[in-house]
Amino acid sequence: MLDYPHRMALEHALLVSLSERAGSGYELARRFDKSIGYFWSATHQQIYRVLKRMEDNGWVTGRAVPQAGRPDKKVYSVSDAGHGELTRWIAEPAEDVGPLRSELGVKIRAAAYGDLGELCAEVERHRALHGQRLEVYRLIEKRDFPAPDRLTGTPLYQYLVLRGGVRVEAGFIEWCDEVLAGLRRTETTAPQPDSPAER
Amino acid sequence: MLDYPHRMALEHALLVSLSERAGSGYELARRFDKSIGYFWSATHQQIYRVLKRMEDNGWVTGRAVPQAGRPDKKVYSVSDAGHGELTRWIAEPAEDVGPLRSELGVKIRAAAYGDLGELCAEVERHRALHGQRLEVYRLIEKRDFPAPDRLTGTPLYQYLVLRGGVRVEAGFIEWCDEVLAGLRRTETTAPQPDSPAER
DNA sequence: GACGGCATGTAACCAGTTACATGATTAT
DNA sequence: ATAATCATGTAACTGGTTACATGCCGTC
Repeated sequence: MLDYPHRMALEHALLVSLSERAGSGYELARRFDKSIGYFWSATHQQIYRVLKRMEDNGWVTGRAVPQAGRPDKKVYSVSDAGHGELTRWIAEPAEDVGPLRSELGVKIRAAAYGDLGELCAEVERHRALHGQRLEVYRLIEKRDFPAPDRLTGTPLYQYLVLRGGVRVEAGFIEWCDEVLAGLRRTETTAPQPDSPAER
Repeated sequence: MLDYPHRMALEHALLVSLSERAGSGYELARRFDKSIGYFWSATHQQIYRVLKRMEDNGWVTGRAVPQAGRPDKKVYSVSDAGHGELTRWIAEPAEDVGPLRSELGVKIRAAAYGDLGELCAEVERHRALHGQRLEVYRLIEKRDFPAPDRLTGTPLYQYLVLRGGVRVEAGFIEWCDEVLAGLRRTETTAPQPDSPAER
């Protein structure tokens, strides 16, 4: 009954989160906004489903908590088996991060078949989007980790993961700028009509 | 029959690839090693399936090509409808790139529950892996795009996408180094026993 | 009275992966 | 012999998303 096909990081992300603090599915979904969420997230439906499976596996134990006014919540805690599973999992080699699957990248690649001006606007939109996210990350960085050189243990690990998020966002933005510079150079240099390859 | 639920970039990645050069499913799978593949890839099975759907939609037309010795191949070309679909698709806003789903990130976040030395080795392994990939990208960059400032049209777009791949890999490697520095600092500073939270 | 937050869930679906099968050719 | 490359496919499954349903509370 334990031939789990070793490709399940959401389970383990939840184990980490629950190890630090017990919580309900709903809370876990919200918690994913912070730290781990930059590297792994899920919808609440997915979390509920996985949580159930984990309970069946004996990795977590759920306990219904009645609440005044609000509906009951089911608070999950990590069991000894769950703690063991987490330790076992960290020791095994990590999957390489899969391909990016950036739709914007494909559209840039396809630029010859569309309007360059519109594409630039779209790149700018994404640049702004990620700029906002980066700002949030930087804010968290300053607020929660003012002296990163003195961090140890879990706060350090949280910080390092956050740094990953910062780097990803910053890198993406730089790339957007490079793309914009490239596209605009050709736009202004050669003001040809709409479609380069007119069918 | 055409209420396609607007979340299908693989189709369009294939349309781009086939617009440049007709090819079989097998060839497309191999082509994804270059350029687009850095931002969107798929297994051959997935490509065969999608190709069939695209043929049903009338976006591509397949034509069996008998070959001496080798089995027949089915070469696909983009139809007028496919070309139109591609143009339509570029004009609509692109999905934001989803969360990273990096297992390594989750493991770093979970470092408190495992062995720090082993984790460092694992981070180094990934660093080497991406270092290799980066080297390949840089080689392609130098070989195929020696004068990027003078590029226009599709080669420029190819180059810009490749630059994205380069940035992603370089950023990842820098992050690995930052993680290693952080983890090693605590390792040597405080040589405490295995489990911080022994439960 | 409508909306948003808290809290959980079901059902249907989709994209993608893995495993396997087939069958010929060429190279070791 | 055996393995690798070319070439296509079926079947089963998994992880994840979307849509929808329920119900109570507070507030605008």
